[in-house]
Amino acid sequence: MEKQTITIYDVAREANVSMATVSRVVNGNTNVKPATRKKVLEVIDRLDYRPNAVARGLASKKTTTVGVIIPDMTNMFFASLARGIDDVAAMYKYNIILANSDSNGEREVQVLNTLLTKQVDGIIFMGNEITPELRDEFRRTKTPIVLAGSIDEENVNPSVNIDYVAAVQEEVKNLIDRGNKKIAFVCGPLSQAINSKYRLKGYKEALKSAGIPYDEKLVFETDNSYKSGMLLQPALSSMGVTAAMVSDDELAAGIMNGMTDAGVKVPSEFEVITSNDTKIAEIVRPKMSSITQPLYDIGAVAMRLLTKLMNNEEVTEKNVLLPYGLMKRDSTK
Amino acid sequence: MEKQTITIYDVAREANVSMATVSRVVNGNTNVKPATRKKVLEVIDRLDYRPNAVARGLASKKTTTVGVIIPDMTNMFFASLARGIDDVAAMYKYNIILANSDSNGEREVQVLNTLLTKQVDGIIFMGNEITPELRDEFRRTKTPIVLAGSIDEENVNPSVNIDYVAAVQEEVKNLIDRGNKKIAFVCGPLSQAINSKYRLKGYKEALKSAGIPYDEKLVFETDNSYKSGMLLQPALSSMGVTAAMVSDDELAAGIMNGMTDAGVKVPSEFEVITSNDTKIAEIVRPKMSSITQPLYDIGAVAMRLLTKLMNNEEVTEKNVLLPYGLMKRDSTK
DNA sequence: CTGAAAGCGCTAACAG
DNA sequence: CTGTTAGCGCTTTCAG
Repeated sequence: MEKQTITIYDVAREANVSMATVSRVVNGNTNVKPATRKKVLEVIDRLDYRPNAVARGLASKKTTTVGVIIPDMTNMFFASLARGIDDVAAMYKYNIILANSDSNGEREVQVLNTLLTKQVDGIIFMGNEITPELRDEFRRTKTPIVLAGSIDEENVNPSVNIDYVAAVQEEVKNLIDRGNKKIAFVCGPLSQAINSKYRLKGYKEALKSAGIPYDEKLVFETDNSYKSGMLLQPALSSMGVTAAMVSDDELAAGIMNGMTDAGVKVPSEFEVITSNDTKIAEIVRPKMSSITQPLYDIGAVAMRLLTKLMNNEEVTEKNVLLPYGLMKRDSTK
Repeated sequence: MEKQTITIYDVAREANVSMATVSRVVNGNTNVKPATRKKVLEVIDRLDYRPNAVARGLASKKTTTVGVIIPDMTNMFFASLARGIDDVAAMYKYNIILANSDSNGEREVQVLNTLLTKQVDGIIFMGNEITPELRDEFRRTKTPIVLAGSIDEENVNPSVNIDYVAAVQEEVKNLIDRGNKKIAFVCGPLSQAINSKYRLKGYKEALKSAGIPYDEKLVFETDNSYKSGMLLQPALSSMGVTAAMVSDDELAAGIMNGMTDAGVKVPSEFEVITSNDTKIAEIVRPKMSSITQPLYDIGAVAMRLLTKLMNNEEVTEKNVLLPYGLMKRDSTK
């Protein structure tokens, strides 16, 4: 009644060879006489033998699975990266264990540890922030870890990103060049380096170059949700801003819809630029202008990088910056 | 230089007990004297011992990981289900191996097999269609499989869904009651049972009850993409339809934007109802009326069901239908 | 309550 | 080119 697992031993017996030989043909080792290989293959087929990856993992110390820590797979931005990760992983015969962390530091540490316990060959981390505790854990393990679309201030781990500072700076400069004097900067938690140390920096530099004084009151810190964006309209309007640089597409969509609902015309009275160029930017009306990021590629390149690390290959470029772009749509003049 | 893995054996030696005892305390077995437990726990802590899940999996034949096959994690509908799956999985100490299939039958079979190879304890399948080959594979394995938000015409596997027929029927009836005579039915491939055997059936039944003859020309088969929706406007307009029942949110958003761009007023001249109530329905303007599905819950319940199956618990309801709703927004009168 | 011992199914030297 | 032999790190009877 029990699952009658057939093992490498059964195949060996039926084929009159040793386990080692079966193992060799299963693993594509070339040192097997064609005739023997054929015979073994036949038996494998006849018995419908399937290697047990767990046993293999124990013996070889390789599981061909990588862990992927993601804040929320329901967030288009991260989902897009993850898709790139999975595709490249599949290409290299890896599977991914996907774990949502909700950007919760404790949960991230916990997830990391269970991933390590499961002996993943490598890990890709996506997150808005790397807590000191998490960084400690990163340092403790020998398992390669690469960051995808995520900032580590201390830059110890390999990573794949775009140049957030330059991208924001460029967009804000354009806003200024079109005559905007009061430009809001709306972003997620400033506790996250990507917002405070990168995007905000780009914003400030653009202002500085244009000789516009930085006004803290034009910085709106919120969470990256649609609803928060919707609720921001009164605050934005009361400050008299004529444009906003926003760190997240859902947030930006909320802001835009909130303004529109309040009778503010986009883009003639209010311009908005978003940052991630997910599907949402194109679906809303007016379509949103955005920094374009090669989302899929960020994930794909990160996974590719990880394969090299897992393979102990030489890696020349540890912190990859992929090119970004600026997509002009209908939410800007 | 090598990773100095410390094993259960090291702990046993340091604590002056046997491996068996260490194993017991690690696994929370109650038959251990408190003093012994304490001593072992101390050593575990001091040595920073972490059980190797692979070895454990080999010995116990349980991996505490489940496989999740998903068409595309970048699709909000499936991503939402998957989120529910992962949360419940985490609750029960499982991890998920997530694999994208692109709804490709061959790929699905292949993925299923590598999942089985990895000895997952169970599988959740999401897909628009179950090919005969895939169904064969399902039948061959003893590993429990449950379908989430996915139709199997032959109903052999446990599943969690909503009543698509009734939901569509109800929405179309409302459309008819508001005076619409020519109602388009727009969906993904009719080769998929969920479209042809369920949704379309609901559409037909609603027409029938109202005494409206079924017109094949009002059925538009496409893929579930935003772009396809955008391109449908001329065809829709030329047929003189005043409303559409759509099977997917991105598709519906495309249709709505396409109509709007062509100068057709929604909802006064054209009503549209979508089916999945993802974030997109709320973000577009006008907001789309939709069948509401408890997306997260479908995944969550499916995973919960799977835990029971993996545990050999009695399952009374094999094919679960969760309640759906109708959300009136601004794309309908 | 605890220990000894036998595997789980496979890989990886090492011989030959 | 192929077989032998150890394990990989842990769980699980079976005794005691």
